[in-house]
Amino acid sequence: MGRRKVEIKRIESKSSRQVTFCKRRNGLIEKARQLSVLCESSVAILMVSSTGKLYTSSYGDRFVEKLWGSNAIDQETLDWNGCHLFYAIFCMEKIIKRYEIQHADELKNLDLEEKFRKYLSYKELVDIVQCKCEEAKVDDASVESLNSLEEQFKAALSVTRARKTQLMMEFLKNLEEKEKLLREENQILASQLTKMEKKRLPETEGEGAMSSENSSRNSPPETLPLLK
Amino acid sequence: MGRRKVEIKRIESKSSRQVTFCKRRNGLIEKARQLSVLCESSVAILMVSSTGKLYTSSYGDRFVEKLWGSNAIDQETLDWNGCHLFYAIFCMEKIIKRYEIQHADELKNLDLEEKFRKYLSYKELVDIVQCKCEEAKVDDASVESLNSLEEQFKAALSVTRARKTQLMMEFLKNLEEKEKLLREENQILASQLTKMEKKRLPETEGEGAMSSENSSRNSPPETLPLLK
DNA sequence: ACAACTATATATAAACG
DNA sequence: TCGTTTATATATAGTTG
Repeated sequence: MGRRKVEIKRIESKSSRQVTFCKRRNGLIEKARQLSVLCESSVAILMVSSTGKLYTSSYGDRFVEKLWGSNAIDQETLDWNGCHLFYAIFCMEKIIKRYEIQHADELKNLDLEEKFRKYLSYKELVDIVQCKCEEAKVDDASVESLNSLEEQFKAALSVTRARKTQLMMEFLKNLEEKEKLLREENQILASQLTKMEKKRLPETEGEGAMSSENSSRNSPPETLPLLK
Repeated sequence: MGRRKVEIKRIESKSSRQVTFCKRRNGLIEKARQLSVLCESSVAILMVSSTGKLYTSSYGDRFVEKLWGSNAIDQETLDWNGCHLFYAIFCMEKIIKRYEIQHADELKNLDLEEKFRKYLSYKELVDIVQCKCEEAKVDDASVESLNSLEEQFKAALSVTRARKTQLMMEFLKNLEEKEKLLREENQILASQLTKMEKKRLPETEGEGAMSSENSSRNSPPETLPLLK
């Protein structure tokens, strides 16, 4: 794809490695965009260069919305997809984790609240709590330091609480929405059954009577506990 | 890059869209691998196709290790990178979130505890920290209370977590059970509709044809997203 | 649906400014 | 260290089996 064919192995020269990274990175991002647009799909890319810079791009996630529930997938595939999702998160987290470690110094300087909100782990939070406790202890546990400790906690954690609550609400809202949809489907199905029965009744006698009896025993929405 | 130049816009034909997705997806993954090897960098890709399948690949994160602390980067860049990291996580989360929503049915079958561990940990911790801060204050900041603060944290956390998890599990189990019942009702209704249609079809001609068209437009369970 | 095959469009390595 | 150019390698659209 250039003047020469290049072997796919580490480029030794630092400068040309950086040049190549820049070119190919742009190429990759453009390809991702095209894939997203052409095929109506979502694509996200995370890159960490050898100089430790992070690059990301993300395209097309709005399209996934339209496809809600549009596909039937067999159980095996679904199970695999479920596992794969966690694997994906695991991979992303791994890269992000390394980035965090590599850039620990800088990330420390960022707004603490921002950290709490976004992704500070439980363990990190405990460390901070302990550290703050140590500080307070050294201070000979003055009331002042404890007061400020509490304030700090509250400030940082109220943000966290808001976000957590939000996440839980979203999660539950999903379940409830699904329930509503099922309910609506039930009603549509039930009314269709009723309509068909009405049309059917005057047409046949012996056989018809039986089948109408059948369905009236099973189908009326009134007999279904959850439709009320 | 093929026999014809293609405009970068949604491919209308579903089949050729899928074919293109498959080809370009493989191309993108290969490009990512090459970038990772050539430039000693980490690359992760997340894709969700228009049929809702998730594809991921991740290369080269072992290389980042070698570079630990090897680069000095000016403060401005670091700040930007820090923000960018959060943005990246946000993007990934967005795609993952949509995937979770789209595949809510399947994901529900996955380990619920795993989910709750993620969803609940922050809020639990918040409650405990605030509670403990209150206690310490009331205790008039004795050194003893500070010493035991950590232990109390741990004990209270495990109790709270267990209880919260239990409550949430019960609540969700309820919702899930209700959903299952609704689903079963839907299936019964759908099968009754199908049965009635079958019996109905051979009986009439002009009117029958129309009504069958009508019902096939409205009634088949296949068109109802949540029945699958 | 899936693979193999070209003809052609694109990406990019090296050169240059 | 950049952007631009150009020769060439690669990716892939359409086709075929």
